[in-house]
Amino acid sequence: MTDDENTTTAGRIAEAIGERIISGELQPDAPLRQDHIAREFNSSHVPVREAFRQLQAQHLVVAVPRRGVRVAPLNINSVKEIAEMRAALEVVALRNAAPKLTSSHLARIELALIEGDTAQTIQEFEMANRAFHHALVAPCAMPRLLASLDGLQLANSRLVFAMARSSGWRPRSNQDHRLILQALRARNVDQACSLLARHIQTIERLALSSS
Amino acid sequence: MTDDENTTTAGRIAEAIGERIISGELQPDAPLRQDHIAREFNSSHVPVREAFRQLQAQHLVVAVPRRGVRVAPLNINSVKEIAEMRAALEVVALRNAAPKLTSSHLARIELALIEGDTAQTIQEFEMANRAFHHALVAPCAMPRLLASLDGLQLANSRLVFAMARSSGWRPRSNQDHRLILQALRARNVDQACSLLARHIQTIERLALSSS
DNA sequence: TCATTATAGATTATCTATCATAAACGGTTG
DNA sequence: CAACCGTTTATGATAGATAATCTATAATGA
Repeated sequence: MTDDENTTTAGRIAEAIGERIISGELQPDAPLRQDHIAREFNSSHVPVREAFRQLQAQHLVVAVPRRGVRVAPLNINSVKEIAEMRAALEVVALRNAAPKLTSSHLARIELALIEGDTAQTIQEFEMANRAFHHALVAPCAMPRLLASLDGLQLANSRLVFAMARSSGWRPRSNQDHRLILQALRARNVDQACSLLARHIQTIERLALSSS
Repeated sequence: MTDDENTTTAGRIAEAIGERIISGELQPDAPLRQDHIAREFNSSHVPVREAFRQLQAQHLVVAVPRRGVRVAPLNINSVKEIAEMRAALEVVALRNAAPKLTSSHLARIELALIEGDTAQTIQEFEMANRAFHHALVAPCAMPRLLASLDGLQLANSRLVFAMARSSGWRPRSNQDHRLILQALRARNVDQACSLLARHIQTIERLALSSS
């Protein structure tokens, strides 16, 4: 999904722990003890510490010196923050990606859309959702922007899973997605951008109202 | 400047190396050997590796497994990318900060403006520039957004120092800053936001035309 | 008595030192 | 050009030291 092979031990550990945090298997504020994790992954504490730094940069854990690392807390304000950041950045990315969109890109976007339609579990739906938004902006070829958006998408997924767990809330956004694809096919970039911004803000509003 | 005391060895190393990269003392693509750095800071290689991960997250170095770490390259495309990201995110931050701006906030913004006027070296000017933009958005109280903007400001400073070094280019933006402060004093948030966005894009255009 | 403080022991993070392994680089030679 | 070899280097393991934190118990004072 992400991209790199993660040939290094620290990278593998960071990915595994990160998935647990996003899925909700690791609860907010849960302490992460480096020696336990090292034992679990048959490694020493050195790669674990490196993995912690990586997760810290993704805002998935918080570290306080001499007191170790905990799963980052989940507060309601971050829903709004992440939505606003995503709305602003995805529009920039889409505006830069749109002129470079080929028919094969459009096909990939539509594929993610269909996968969202046929998704049975919320995990499958969220994976398709990530794939859609990623395919939408990937052609912009702005690596730093794409990395930021990947991080925001992961944080967003974490919030979605947490809300699904606590209140059975389930996002429905494929109709929005379909309209965005339609606007792009019609080469109407302005409309696609405004639909995208509205779409992301709508998700935020739904999430906040259901809490 | 940043905020934390950096009581940990890895944090100190990351900060020191980061400053060298931003100032241009460490050239793009220069290899960073962990054992050399460990000797320099009287530490072992373990904290150095943690510092590398932190710098990697800031996009100041690139790491390829089994081949170590190098100073991140400086390419002309990243000027545009960083400017577009900053313009989009700073506007979001300012819009959220504006309603919370007190007179003491405004005084702090003006202080940074004056420091920019009296700056003698480009280092002083850039420090005042960072202080201005930071003071402008800090009251928004969105930690993730502020962290992103800090990273983008650092990347921007690195570009400024590199261009000052290669072509004697020197940014002049205090007039823009003054107009933004004026609009905020008049409680004209929309105008302040549009001035800010235009300001950041103008810097990008100047930079690209002088290269 | 009850609440607060002090203290001792266990746990844990942080870092050092040394070693082992493997990959990459540089040169030489077939 | 390609195969080989030694050096350098990244990566990780292991053992141990230090210091900070936590916990539980004991002591003190109101």
